[in-house]
Amino acid sequence: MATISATGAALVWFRRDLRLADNPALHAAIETGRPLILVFIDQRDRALGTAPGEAADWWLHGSLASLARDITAAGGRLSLLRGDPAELIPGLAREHGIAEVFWNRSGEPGIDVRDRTIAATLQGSGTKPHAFAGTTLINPDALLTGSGTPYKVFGAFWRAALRDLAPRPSLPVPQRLPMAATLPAGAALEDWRLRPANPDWAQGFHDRWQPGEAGAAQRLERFLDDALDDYADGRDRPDKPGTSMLSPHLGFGEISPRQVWHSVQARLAAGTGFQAAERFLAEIGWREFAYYLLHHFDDLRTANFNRNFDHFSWRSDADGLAAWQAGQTGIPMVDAGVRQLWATGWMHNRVRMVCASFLVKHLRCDWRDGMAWFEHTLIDADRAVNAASWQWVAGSGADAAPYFRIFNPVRQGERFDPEGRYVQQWVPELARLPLRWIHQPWKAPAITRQTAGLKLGAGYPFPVCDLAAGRDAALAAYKDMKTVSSDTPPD
DNA sequence: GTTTTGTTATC
DNA sequence: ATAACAAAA
Repeated sequence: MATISATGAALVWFRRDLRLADNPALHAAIETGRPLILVFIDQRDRALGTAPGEAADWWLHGSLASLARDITAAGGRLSLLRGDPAELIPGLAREHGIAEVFWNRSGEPGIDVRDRTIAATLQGSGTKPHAFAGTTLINPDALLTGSGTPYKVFGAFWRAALRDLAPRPSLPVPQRLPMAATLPAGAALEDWRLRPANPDWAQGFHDRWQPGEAGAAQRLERFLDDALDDYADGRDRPDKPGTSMLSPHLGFGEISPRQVWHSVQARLAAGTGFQAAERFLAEIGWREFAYYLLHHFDDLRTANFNRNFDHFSWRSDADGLAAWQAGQTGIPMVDAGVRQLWATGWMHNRVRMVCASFLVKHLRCDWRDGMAWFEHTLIDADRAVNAASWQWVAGSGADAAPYFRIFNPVRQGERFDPEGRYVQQWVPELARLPLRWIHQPWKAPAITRQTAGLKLGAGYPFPVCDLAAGRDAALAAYKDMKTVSSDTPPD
């Protein structure tokens, strides 16, 4: 048994937990009374899938800048390192005489496994590792059905979770960060070039988002003040600021689900309607469910949760996929969503469902292609949530929408963008079209289109697929799949 | 977290 | 002719 140096430093390894408040690893490190070394390691491991998309990189830059500022204000310093943590962390431990290493678990099985080997290496060389929960509220191993199996239905899962969910109070922001005398020589954030320069396609991101802990807190307060009371309806309206827009902040750990939980409880105590709060917390619940599923089914990102879908006849439609990715499908709600994604790095949740359904059902493209694209373009790309959500829409997932629940993007537009303002904002080609036709421009009389300055096929595309035909083909493919899979014994 | 279709009720 | 509803997909 190796001995632990009483004089050594405590290393805090920041990952997707870029916050000072309610940070269990940081808190525990400070409690030791040891001098601190604070590092962030940028890992671009393709195999582990930890290389962020370009939009997420834009966010990472801002989040790290914010964290570094906050750390400096508390008398500390954040060292930015790049490389393989499995080598860097033990190396740092040796070079800097580090006694203990602290981090918060990721909640992603692949990363957690990797981290356990790092912990073992550290242990073997006399450095004590400490890993904490924090990414989620729920310990996935402690929540099982009566028969000891993982929940597969969200309602049952969340009900069971809520029965004894009593998150302890959030941890305070440390006032001072006493640093070790010698710190790792880190990179300058600017040198990592995480943000696009030329052309700066992220121009539209800057005035919409404030990455970092302060921005996260502000976003939450604004949501609770302005939108929570009407959340049950407002959340479905992409033309209005009805959702929390916390996803990128949660994804980078600038705010913890526990902080969100307690903030909502405080509003409940102050008179916020129970139904609205419950509805919002259920969205936190869906995030929990995604991590829970990925924990128990670690091929959730690559394989159909429902193996019957292994027999589904996905089309390899490169043109359709490209049109979808470009926001040029000719279906206004779909194109508006994708263009919002391009311009802001984010898409409204209702529209995510519409876009995903269109890709997976009308175009019958494989959900994994859609998932990959979202991870490349979303600032909130969360690997657990993305996998669970795409499988949900595709019908292959746990507690998924039945496959035959096929969103009609025209009807969705009429219901949730009833004044056409969302489409007008993101598809300006259609802005002058009367409301009656804005969600289905191909049906507008020629004279109306002409008056609105719209040339289908020139200014704005014809639909890449006929909605009724696409729907019927999807249902037929689903029927085929069921026939085939009932003939095929499960393996 | 849906849509479509068929049936019945109501103008 | 159309709204309202249930059932099927």
